[in-house]
Amino acid sequence: MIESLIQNTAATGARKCFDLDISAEDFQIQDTRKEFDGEFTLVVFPLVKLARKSPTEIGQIMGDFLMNNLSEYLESYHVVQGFLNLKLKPSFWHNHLYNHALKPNFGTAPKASKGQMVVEYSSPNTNKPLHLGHLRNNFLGYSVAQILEAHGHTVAKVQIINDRGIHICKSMVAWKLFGAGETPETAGVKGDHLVGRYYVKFDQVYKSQIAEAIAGGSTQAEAEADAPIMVEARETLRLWEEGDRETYALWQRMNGWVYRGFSSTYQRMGVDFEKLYYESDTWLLGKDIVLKGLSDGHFYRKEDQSVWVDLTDLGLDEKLLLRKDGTTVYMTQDLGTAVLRFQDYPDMIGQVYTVGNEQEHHFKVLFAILKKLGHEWADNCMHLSYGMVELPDGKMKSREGTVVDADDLMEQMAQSAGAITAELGKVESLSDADRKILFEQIGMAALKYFLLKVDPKKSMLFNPEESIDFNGHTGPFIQYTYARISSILRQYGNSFEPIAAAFELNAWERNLQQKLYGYPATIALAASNYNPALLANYLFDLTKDFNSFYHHCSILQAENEASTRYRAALAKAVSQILSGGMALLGIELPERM
RNA sequence: GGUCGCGUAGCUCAGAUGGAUAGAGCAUCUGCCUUCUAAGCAGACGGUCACAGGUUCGAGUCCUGUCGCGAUCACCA
Repeated sequence: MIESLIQNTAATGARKCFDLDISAEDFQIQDTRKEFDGEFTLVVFPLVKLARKSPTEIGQIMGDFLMNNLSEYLESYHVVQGFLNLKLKPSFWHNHLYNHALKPNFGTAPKASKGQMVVEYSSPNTNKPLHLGHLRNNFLGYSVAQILEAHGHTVAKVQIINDRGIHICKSMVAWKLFGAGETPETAGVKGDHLVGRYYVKFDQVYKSQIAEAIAGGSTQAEAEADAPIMVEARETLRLWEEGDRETYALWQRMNGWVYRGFSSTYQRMGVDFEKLYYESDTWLLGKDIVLKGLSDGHFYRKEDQSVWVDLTDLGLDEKLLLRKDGTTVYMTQDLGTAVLRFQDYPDMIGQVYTVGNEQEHHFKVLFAILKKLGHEWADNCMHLSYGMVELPDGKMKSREGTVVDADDLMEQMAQSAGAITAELGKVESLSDADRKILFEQIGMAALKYFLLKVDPKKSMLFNPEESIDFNGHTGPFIQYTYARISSILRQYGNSFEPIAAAFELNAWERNLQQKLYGYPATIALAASNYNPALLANYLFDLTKDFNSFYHHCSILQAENEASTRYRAALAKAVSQILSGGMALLGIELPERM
């Protein structure tokens, strides 16, 4: 790393020139701003007070020292106020390009060098299809898993499917009452959508029964509790928990429809899972853990026999773990699945839970309890918390019908991609099949990039019209640039091997080199912050820089053969980073578009 | 009420570890297709970084307070 070399030399310089003992890390190196000459900048302000000299004077002295001691790398330096701008020799950049940036795995850490992580994402309920919020969840979770892997972790992608509980019973009841034996095949709809319809139907009937009862003199609470359809749903849940054959069979049948529907949605999203957990298998697991924790003295029992954990010493409150009748709650189940994952992945050093930010408190408590129980990996557990996706006219609410369905949206994106592409008249030469693939790639890129470019923790606005815009800061812009580079490389083939002739690098070439240099650091940063948006924004910047370069430094107009090859090599390196980086976001790049 | 998060251009968003004149995209306006893809490039316009204090060579960034928005503080999942 050239930065640490500069830092170390600067520390030596401070000692020799000013008799100051400053550690290398205290010297700040940053990228030189575009308007100045150079690639790296050493900030010398911190020395001003200690050395009692002017910033410019110190800059000169340090600049001279660095030039003398790093003559192999440095071409020149310029002092601007307290900033020492360093310009590196073309040979440094040549070396970086050919020996690092062009290597296939540039930017990624060696495989399995950092330990096993488990990344949970998606984790839907089985009573309705996936919506826009799930898209953000899935893209985030998938991307973080990819980024962690690139950073050297072994990663298992998992999800827990909430396949039991009152919600699915509601769909079951409505189907029994109003479905007349309808199946996805007879209805001609995806299974998850069909089950979702009955969930909506349940809610409609439930509401009208409540209204009716209130009109008949009941209170709101009575009406809600006594609505016949709700009574039946609760009875269905009771039967399910008892293991009633008929109820269980219907539950399996309807969940089966949903899973087939989900599976095609996931496939189109481009996400996958190593292992699926089902709540119906795991919801009782936590109980033993809690009882063990109770006998070990981590928890306590109240008079009514309910079991609690006291986390007031951590600034959290007391939390119920087992009801007085011994049944489990949400927290108990999550404890169970967390420990189960550890059994499934014994080398696990941590888990990532991709769950909305409304559950931040829940996960704080969960991790605190796991820690209390002595699980070391609890320290490496991370709630990948993300904000709501809001619509221009407010939040999505399933009951008010303002949800954006995932399947519909993906289809709409592909359609728009086709329409816009056709308008541009770009792909007349492609076959229908290739065109279909291309539109899908472009539409999905637009959607994924739109959802990933925003900092996960922030709530974001989804504007259906803007998301279909393929101009500007979008996925298709990056795809377009990649396709353009591919076209260049088709012409220049592999003629980018270096020629040992020295030539000056122009400002655009240096700028691009500097950007390439930052790629590994970007992946590392994105991995340690669990934040694909950092990578997304980097890739966009790189794309812009390349386009600028493309227009100003045409390969055709290069001064000599060495320069031509060098530029082709730069293009090659950019294309590798774009395809590698976008793959970490789950976005495909077409060779032509 | 307690806790956590957010507040940056008309709109959507970047601004890690405090650094140079706060950056992009969209929208509006001006130029550029005879050279490797114009889904592009170059430029103009647009800012009291919610507000007020503080810390220091330097604050959008750190600290304190105020205001606004959101989430959470369930024997729901």
